[in-house]
Amino acid sequence: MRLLIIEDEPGIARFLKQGLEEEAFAVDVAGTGPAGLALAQAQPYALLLVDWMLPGLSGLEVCQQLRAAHNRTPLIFLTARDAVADTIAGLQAGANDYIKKPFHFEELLERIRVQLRAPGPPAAPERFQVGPIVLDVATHQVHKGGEEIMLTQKEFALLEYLLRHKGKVCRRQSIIENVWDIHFEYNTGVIDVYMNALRKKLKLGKEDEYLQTIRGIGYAARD
Amino acid sequence: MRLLIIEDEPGIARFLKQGLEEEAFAVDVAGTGPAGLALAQAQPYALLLVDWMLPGLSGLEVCQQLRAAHNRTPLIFLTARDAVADTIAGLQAGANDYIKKPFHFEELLERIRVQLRAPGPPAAPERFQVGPIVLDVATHQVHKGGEEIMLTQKEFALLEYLLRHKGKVCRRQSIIENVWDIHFEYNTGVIDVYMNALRKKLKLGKEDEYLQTIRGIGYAARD
DNA sequence: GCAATCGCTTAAAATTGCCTTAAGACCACG
DNA sequence: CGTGGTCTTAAGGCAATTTTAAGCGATTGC
Repeated sequence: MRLLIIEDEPGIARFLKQGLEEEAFAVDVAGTGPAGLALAQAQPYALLLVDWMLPGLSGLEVCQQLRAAHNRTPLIFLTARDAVADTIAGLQAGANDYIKKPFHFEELLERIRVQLRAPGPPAAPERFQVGPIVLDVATHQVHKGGEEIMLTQKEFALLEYLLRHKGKVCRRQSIIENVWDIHFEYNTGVIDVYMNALRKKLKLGKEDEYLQTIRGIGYAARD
Repeated sequence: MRLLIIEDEPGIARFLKQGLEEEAFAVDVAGTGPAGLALAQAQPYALLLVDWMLPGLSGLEVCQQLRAAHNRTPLIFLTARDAVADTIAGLQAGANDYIKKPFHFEELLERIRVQLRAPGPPAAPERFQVGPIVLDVATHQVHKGGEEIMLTQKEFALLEYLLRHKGKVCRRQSIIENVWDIHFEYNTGVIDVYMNALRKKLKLGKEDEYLQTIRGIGYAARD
């Protein structure tokens, strides 16, 4: 899921980007209206987060131009508290929702999810499972059987990635890019170290095949 | 007591929010039907105030969907229509009461109080516990064993937040937003200082695991 | 069967993030 | 206007996490 944030305040943009990436979104950021518009038209996004006040083009204008070009990407406005009256104009221009700053991050997430699942299938619970292993994204917990397993951030991220692609083979390259955010060259053995840690903590013996090694390719989570 | 207002007119929403907050309610506001529905399903509210006319989903549809999902939260409609037929439909859909706009704020308050004390939950005492630690929201007291522990406002709020989510991992982000009401960026060390104060006052040694640190994520209250 | 490659395991270095303390800012109260 | 308490900021020390590195065992291809 790729999102685009059009927001000129670097602090807020960074905050949003980081938070959303932790929720497994791929996030691009544009700092001005024209830059954002160009990006939004250049490639397909699942959703746009647009600040109301922007240098170059206002958020409203960005929205209008997109809709005029028959771009129907869901769009949520981020608007300052006292500008709420304006947002009616925004909704008329084809925005799907708006949220007042300051807002709770969870509320934003909730609204994003609403937009993303409206056209598609209903509510995906953020919970993954393979065999006796259950991973809960919201509370950042992992259980095997009834027992809770304490994992570090990276361990959790790696397991989450494998479980999100259960049944599929994850190539080392993809894992490094998505879990470690390393996009060029990979010659380290980090993945191996972490797979080892995961298997140890989850007490997976050689006969357990929930986390399989695909030699020469990568790894796969399988029931 | 947390209420949710689903109302698209910003002026009315602000008016209600402010008035109710002065009455010591915690108030969330959603501006559209879908956003409100999502919020209402995402967390438990003591009561919902729902406008009849909403963008996205009508108040009636929100109500129907909630009840269909076995959500029994008391719900009061705010309706501008004097057409009695509509409100009957609302009550049949599972609403608990309705009030016609314009209304006197005192009247609304009175109806809210009726709903909150009358039916379903007979005054559930707001009380949370982890191990030997008991927190009473109503009297603002905390005990460990039989001994009363004096906490400051923020200490209490932090402990309350953790206990309300007992068993779950609370991210620093969520804590900062919900306890401190700080949005965008949380690079302060306030949480650490307060966790330290809490543990000290509650005399939790290293071996006590009621308030655990989840490194890189946040904290969790656990039995 | 042998060499080469790949993955597993362990240990230690580098880094990050939390704990703790102290001091200043702020506020309510006398 | 001072006092006491609460809240926030900042910094050093320390411990857990993350990364790097290297030796060993297993698997593959010839």
